[in-house]
Amino acid sequence: MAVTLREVAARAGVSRSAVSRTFTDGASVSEKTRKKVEKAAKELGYRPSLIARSLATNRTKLIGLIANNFQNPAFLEVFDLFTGELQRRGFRPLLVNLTKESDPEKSLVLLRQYNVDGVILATSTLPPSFASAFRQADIPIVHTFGKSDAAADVHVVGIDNLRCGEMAAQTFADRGYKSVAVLGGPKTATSTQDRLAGFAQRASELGLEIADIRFAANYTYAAGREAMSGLLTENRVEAVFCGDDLICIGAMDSARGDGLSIPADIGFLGFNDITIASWAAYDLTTIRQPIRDIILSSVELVVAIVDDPGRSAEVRLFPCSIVERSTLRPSARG
Amino acid sequence: MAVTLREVAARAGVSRSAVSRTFTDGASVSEKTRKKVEKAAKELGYRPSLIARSLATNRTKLIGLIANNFQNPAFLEVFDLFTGELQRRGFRPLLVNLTKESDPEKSLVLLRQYNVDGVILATSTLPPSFASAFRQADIPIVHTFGKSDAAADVHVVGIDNLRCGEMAAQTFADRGYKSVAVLGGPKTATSTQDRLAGFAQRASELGLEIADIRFAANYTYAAGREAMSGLLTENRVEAVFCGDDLICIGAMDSARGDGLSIPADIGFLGFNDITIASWAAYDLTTIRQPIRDIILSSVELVVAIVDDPGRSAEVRLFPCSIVERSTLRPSARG
DNA sequence: TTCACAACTGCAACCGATTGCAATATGAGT
DNA sequence: ACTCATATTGCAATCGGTTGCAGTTGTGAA
Repeated sequence: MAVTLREVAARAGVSRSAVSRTFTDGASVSEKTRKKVEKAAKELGYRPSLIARSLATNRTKLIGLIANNFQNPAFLEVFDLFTGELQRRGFRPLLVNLTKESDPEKSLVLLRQYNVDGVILATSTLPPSFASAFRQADIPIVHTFGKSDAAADVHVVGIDNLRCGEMAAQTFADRGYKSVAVLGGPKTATSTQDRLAGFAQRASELGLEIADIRFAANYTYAAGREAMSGLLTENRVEAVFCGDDLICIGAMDSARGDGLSIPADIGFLGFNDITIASWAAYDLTTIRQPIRDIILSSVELVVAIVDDPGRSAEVRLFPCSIVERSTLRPSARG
Repeated sequence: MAVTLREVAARAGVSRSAVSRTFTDGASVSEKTRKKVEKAAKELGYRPSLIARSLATNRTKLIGLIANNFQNPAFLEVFDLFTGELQRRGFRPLLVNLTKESDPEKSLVLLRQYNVDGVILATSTLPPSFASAFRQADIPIVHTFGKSDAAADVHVVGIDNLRCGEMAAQTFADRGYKSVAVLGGPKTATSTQDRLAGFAQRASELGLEIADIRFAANYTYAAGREAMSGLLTENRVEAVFCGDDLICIGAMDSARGDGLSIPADIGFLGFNDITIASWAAYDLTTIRQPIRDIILSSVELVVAIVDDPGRSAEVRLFPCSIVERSTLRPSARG
């Protein structure tokens, strides 16, 4: 067994409280006893048990990290940033992999049992109601990549998908495209719906025709490829607005498989700007989500809520930007 | 605050022990009291606190998952499988992101403080000594993708990198290649060293010349691309054996950038068989690591060790296989 | 009916910390 | 040296469970 408070106290010749206090900052201990305790602790190799501390303080320093997208490379960066930033702030991520349909409620129960201090829900494919279930259970939650919803009253960090959709429409119009298709992510994802709405709205303002609308089953190459091949058999379009880079890359390969060249025969606009988008074989023009800002802000927010659970719901939206590469023809204006 | 044992006991009219026992299986409770307790628990929405239970039982059901590769998409699958399998078995992953050099010792301290039941070290770039530090601290560890080392006496699950190197050499020879280059992963990784050793050994037996040996700085596209461009300026080789698919893809793009066509001008053999390897733009011939088997076995092993810490170190090596695609010329024998 | 034995139950100590409170020590001011 | 305010300290209760032990209850066999 590990060394405990008791043993350190005994060796240092002080009470257990004294030991506890030297290990919690802000507590009142004289320099003299602190030194004694630190010496004893070092000799014994003592480290406070976070489990015991959690029980006593009702704080675990654990943040539940819920994700359901383990196919898209974009999520590697997400994980990297989340774990890195959380541990930098002295918290640990407890990862929950939401695969099956039945998992959502279970995850709530589980995270509650572990008494996590807060939860980050990192997905755009779950409804605001799921996040608000946590809020009702009085556990602080931030919905990253989520959709704000007045009724749900939940903290959201992400992008303004409506505006991004508009930006996409504008991008096509600027380059002289007249008729394009939309190849969105999963149909039920709020991000997909919002981008589509923004896109359609602006497209109609600009006189841009939407020749076809399809949805990939999930955020994968295969799904993108498949949806695109369906699209190609029924329509010839000038360009495609994809809901995700990975989907877009699948779509590009499908088009190339049909002998189409990019951007001469067909243009593509992606979403996210994942690393792969910059690879020579694709060199994808895409809309960049500032993932790093979003994640850092999410972590900062969740930590803040932990300290002040009463805070009213906040929505933090970051601006996206277009990354020019070579899958669309050049801008008429630029 | 959450509902506690006490309240359930009060409402059910039994002792706290009785409640505790109905929630721990294998304990002795009569059907009658169990029913009473379950009824009360349901009415109150009671869930046992895992924190408190951990403190009392000295078991947390937490498994530390240490990784240091958040760039390579191969790791998404690794995370997916690990988290999925762990939670299937009633454990939770506590993710540790090893970025800086200083982190290793810290991670030991941290995981110890959280009193994790076991640790999975999922990396090939850390030495056996790191894993054995955990063993010395009496915390069960499995080194996944690790190297077995008699001195370290640590459980290892992975592949036989020596044999894989040999397999690669044989593959080139079968296809009539006479002179190839090796473009390994990070030089200090044990996997890199072992594969290289196996490759060199078999190459010399087969009369296959190794024209050049390079190492990518890490498992990324950029590193592969950069290492390859250095190689190309100094040598013309018939084919390249890469230490990882992502590195290989970077290398291919570098070669294509030089106007070389694959496999006519230069051949490539990858390692891992990540999803991207099957994409049309690359269609990479590669050596497949049975990731799924490795992960499931790792989890099974770590759970087994938790129950029986005395077990002597075991090494589980899974066979690799070659996945034929189009980046090598066809086999002379095939 | 009686007895032995097994099944069940509750008591109370314990896991390893934190923390309010009262007691004591310290130090400044006079 | 004497107050009094302030800083330190230790006691003991507490967080929410588990579990060894002893006592109680119930069962079947004699």
